[in-house]
Amino acid sequence: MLDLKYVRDNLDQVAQMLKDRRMDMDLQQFAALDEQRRAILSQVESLKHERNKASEEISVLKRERRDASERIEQMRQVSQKIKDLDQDLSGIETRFQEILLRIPNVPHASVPVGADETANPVVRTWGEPPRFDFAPKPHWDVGEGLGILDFERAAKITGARFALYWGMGAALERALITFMLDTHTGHHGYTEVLPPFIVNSASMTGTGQLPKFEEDLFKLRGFDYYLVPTAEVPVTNIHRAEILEDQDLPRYYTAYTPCFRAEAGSHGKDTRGLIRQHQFNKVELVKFVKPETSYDELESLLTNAERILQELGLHYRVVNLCTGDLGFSAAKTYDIEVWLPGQNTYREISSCSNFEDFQARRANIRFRRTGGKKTEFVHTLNGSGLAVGRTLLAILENFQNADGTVTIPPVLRPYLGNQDTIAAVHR
RNA sequence: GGAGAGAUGGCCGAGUCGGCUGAAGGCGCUCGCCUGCUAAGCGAGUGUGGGGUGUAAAGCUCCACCGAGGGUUCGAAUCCCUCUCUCUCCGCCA
Repeated sequence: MLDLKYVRDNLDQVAQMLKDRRMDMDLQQFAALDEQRRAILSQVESLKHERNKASEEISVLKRERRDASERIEQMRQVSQKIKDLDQDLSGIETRFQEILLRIPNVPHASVPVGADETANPVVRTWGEPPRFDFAPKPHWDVGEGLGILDFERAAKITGARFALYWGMGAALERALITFMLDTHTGHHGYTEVLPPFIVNSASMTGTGQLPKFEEDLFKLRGFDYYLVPTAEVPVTNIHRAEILEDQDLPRYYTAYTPCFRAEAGSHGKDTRGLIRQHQFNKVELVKFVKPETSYDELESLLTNAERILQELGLHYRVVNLCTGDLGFSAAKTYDIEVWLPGQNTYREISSCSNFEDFQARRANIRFRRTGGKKTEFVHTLNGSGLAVGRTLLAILENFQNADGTVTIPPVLRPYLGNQDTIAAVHR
């Protein structure tokens, strides 16, 4: 959520921002409601002031055993008026908040203006694509050939866009989760947390999934509960409605969770393989920092995520998302895209964002500087470190051998009984 | 799932028959005084959000907030209803 005063005083800039993001919103209604809201507010507040004073008078009259019925009768009317105005106000307030909650974040100055992902500049590239003396297969062929990925049975158990992992497939997924968490806690200073995988609507609103993106979520029938679409939601909301102390910042958290996404509007896209699932595993990095450090913190968060790919030996590039591709809550986002030789393309494997105070304002996460009187909103950041399923498929595609086996990256071998290869097993 | 108890400021804790209670008292914290050091002592201060005023900060002023929402009333932390959460006992259970 943007600062109300900022929007009020910079309507033109906000309108331009919406244009840059290729969004269309009616800000006139916002301005009108804002004006109405303040007009009624000052009216109702002066009436309440009157009521408070009369209340004191009445109490004095009563104590002195004098007649207060005339004053009470007057106040009966004032009270009714207050009630009516309060009702008007809450109606306006609701509509006003609804609009404010649907205005996206303002992109940082370093974010290029552009229409879509084709306008995302490449920031850097790491490593080289592997060379093959045979035609590399897509991971679904590799995985099914090895008997470690089973999409048919997953469809039977649940439906489309779910996966069943067997044997070394399941073990590799688990090894990746542990390796990622160990790296972030052991080398990057993050504290591991294991949050609930189900959250309420207040948490979803805090990080920006609600109210705008309800159709992307799985909601539990009969509850105000949703399955988490990313660990960002429960982990960022750890500090919702809290005031942190200066020395509490920065805070770095890492969490493994499964992620559940309805993938509304993506029918026909990435229907094969592990790329786009309703359920996938992810290790997330979340930071709470002071405003003046948040862009440095974004760079280091990105570096932390990149290290996983570097240690695994996977070639990737980093892109800076342009205004048309930037997420709703983000001020700036870097995507890390891993090379997939089986599909001859780069695919997103991590998204690292600085939300500045956008989420903090929604979730009311503040801090107080030492000796300071005023509270300020923290800046929140998060990034995948990494998407586990996509990492697994990248390994299958990049380290496949001509005989159909897959070589296990050395850093993962200690987690897999020091095995160096995944060989085929009949299922 | 059944029965009961509770939710007040950073913490503990009081609020009688609804009426100067934003909220006693204590602890903590901040500043000042005192003091070989430490401790103790003395004095003052110590919530959040919003509106108005102010170039801004400060200040001044008004409104709201005693788990959340609604109701009764001239007036609610105090009465009523609904919900949420916490605790105790019983049952069930990974």
